[in-house]
Amino acid sequence: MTPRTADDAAPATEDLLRLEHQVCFALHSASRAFGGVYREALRDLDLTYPQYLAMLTLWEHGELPVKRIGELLRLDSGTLSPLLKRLEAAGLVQRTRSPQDERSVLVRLTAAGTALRLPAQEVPLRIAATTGLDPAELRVLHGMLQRLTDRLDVTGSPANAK
Amino acid sequence: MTPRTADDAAPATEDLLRLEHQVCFALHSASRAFGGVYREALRDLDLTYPQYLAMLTLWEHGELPVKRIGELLRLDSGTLSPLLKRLEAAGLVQRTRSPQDERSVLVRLTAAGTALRLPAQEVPLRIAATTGLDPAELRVLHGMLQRLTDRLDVTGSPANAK
DNA sequence: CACAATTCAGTTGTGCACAACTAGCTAGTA
DNA sequence: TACTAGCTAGTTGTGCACAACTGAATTGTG
Repeated sequence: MTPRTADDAAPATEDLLRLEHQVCFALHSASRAFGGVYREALRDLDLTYPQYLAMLTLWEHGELPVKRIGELLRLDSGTLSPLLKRLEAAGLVQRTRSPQDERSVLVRLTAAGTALRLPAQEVPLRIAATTGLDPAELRVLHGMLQRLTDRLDVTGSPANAK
Repeated sequence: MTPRTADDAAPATEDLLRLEHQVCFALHSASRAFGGVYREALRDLDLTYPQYLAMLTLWEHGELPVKRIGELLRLDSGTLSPLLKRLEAAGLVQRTRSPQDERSVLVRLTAAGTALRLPAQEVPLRIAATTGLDPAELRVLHGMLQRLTDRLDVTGSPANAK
């Protein structure tokens, strides 16, 4: 390691390694920074960003089993169970065991949860207002991140050999 | 919502809003996916990714006050204090109050902490091996994320008016 | 000098993320 | 039928992130 030779190829490798670590750090930072912006925008709704994501999936799909929400958000029950219990405690959702399959718990919106959709539509407007990002660049970024994530959690968890 | 009018401008706005939220989610997912890859790569070193970041700053800069580490990693004392205490408990760093300014706590590497740098140099190699990402794309991604973060935490926390 | 404002690290409380595990249910099989 | 294997949600424990606060040390100002 630390090849101080007169060669040129080796330092290029070192730069690549530094770059990987910088990208991961940048990702980490950007994610937290975005979290801060959403925290602000969601304050009135009394939702955290992950709770908002769960509400979005329910607003879009209607009643869903916990399993499916987990697939859509890439979260496991260890994260979702308490999160959904908090949403239930806030009166936004209702959880009932499925009659067809008692293992499954169906989550559906209450009236209050459904009603929250209207004020929630202001959230992306606020985000757009405080960030003012370039749509074209966002599109590129989105594509890169999706490809990155796909590659990372395929290679990262080889237990998915089915 | 869902403007089914024959107009074109309104749907474009709606697409932008959807895009913002998708980018944020993609960021969130990518960050967690990268976290999983690092978790694997750091298992042998008994470090979490944030602990690894703290060690990187110390390997690079030597002795640092907690304040400076927080600036470099964009973390506050509420996160850093327990993290550094865990690194101290693991015997990797030593914390001492600065004689010049008793408010400040200086963090420096122990022999074990310094020695860990050698095996840690394998970490980026492993990351590179499991991800196999395109350097050019990484460079673009890095630039976009940095600009994004800069814009987000300027606008997100206006308390930095100095 | 005195005293008010600021700085720095730490603590507390809440919530997310994830690993490891438990408990109940379902389905497939001997 | 009984038994096993796998699925689903939930629980426990650890660690990060952040807001709000505390307490000690320092700095600035009258």
